[in-house]
Amino acid sequence: MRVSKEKAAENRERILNAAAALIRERGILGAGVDALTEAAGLTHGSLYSQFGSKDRLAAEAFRFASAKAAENLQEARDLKSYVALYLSRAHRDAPGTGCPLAALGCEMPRSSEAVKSAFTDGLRRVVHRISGLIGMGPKRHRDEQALAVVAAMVGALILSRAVDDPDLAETILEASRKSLTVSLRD
Amino acid sequence: MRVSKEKAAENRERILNAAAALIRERGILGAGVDALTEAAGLTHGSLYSQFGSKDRLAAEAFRFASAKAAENLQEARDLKSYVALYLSRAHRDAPGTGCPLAALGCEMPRSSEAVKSAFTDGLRRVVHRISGLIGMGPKRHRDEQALAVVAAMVGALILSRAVDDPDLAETILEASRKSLTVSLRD
DNA sequence: ATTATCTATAGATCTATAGATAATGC
DNA sequence: ATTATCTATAGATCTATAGATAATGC
Repeated sequence: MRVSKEKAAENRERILNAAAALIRERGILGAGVDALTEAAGLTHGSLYSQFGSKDRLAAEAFRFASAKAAENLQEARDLKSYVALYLSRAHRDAPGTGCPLAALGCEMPRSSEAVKSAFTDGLRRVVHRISGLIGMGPKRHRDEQALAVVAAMVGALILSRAVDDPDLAETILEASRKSLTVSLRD
Repeated sequence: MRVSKEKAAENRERILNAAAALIRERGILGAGVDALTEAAGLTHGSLYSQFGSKDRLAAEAFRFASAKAAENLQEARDLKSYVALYLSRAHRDAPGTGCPLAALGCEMPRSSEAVKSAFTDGLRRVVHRISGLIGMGPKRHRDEQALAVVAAMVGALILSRAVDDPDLAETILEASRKSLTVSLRD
């Protein structure tokens, strides 16, 4: 059952889209080839004609997720509102559309070079964005501060998603929001 | 082939010990029943007689890992040296004996209640320790600060392990060490 | 003729259970 | 008699490949 070029391109996009959500929700290891393609309304064979392997899809899906997540945070005009958006309940409760660094960070040491490369590029992108929002001081210094800010935000989001006590989960977000906005006011 | 009570207890301890390292290195999903028991010199059947299920072993192994990791950081006498130890290259390069929060945080949303409960207890333990090292101010305020510090450290360790560029990995640790010791000097 | 997709299946690996084994501990 | 461990195996699931299918695009 061959399909038109346009339809094939659309199918590819649908797999990518579904995969970007699924790997963030279940992890790369936890998202099987069957689930990835079924979520796009295709059978698992189509993954191999479109991407060649699960790993190549995972790497592309990670980049796709990075781009989309960056878009979602574009509206932030200053560091404080960026942090507020990133460390919001809404972001925490929607890992499938949220920051892939927080969703998949722990899996990276066991991931392929292609996936790790996508991760590293994604991190650099976020650091660049935050660095621009810091505004003051020499670039080198801003980049370093930005790195620490990103690490703090990623850690807080991961912990807030991980604990089984909703009150504690809330306190984690709040404490990190406070800590970040206080330490960066100067 | 039955075995003495003492030998059985020792076998249990060996599985627990091996599992605590393996799940931190490969993730809970990535550490199979075969690998877990083989690392202890037994066949996979022994896991079921000792723990009943892989998940119950995982929860116990997580608690075991928390206790051991806390011991490794006991020598820190002040916040600065605690942060220096936690955000050291040695810690980053030894996930199998390091902080289980950083090794397994991203897996928690997909883990069982028993494992999440072990994780939450582990986090509370670290927060309590850090809070004690902060020293100044009312307990509530110190606990909040401690939560933010732990989140920042966990995030930095995860990111430093995740990126494919050793220089960037180094800069992440350094930037977060600086940021934490500066913001907590007052 | 080319090719995107599906179907069937290979081969590996996963968790778990049942029953045999053999030594302990009563 | 009890029980910790092993062996064999069930049944599910995993990634990947081969070959068939059928419509596109030349």
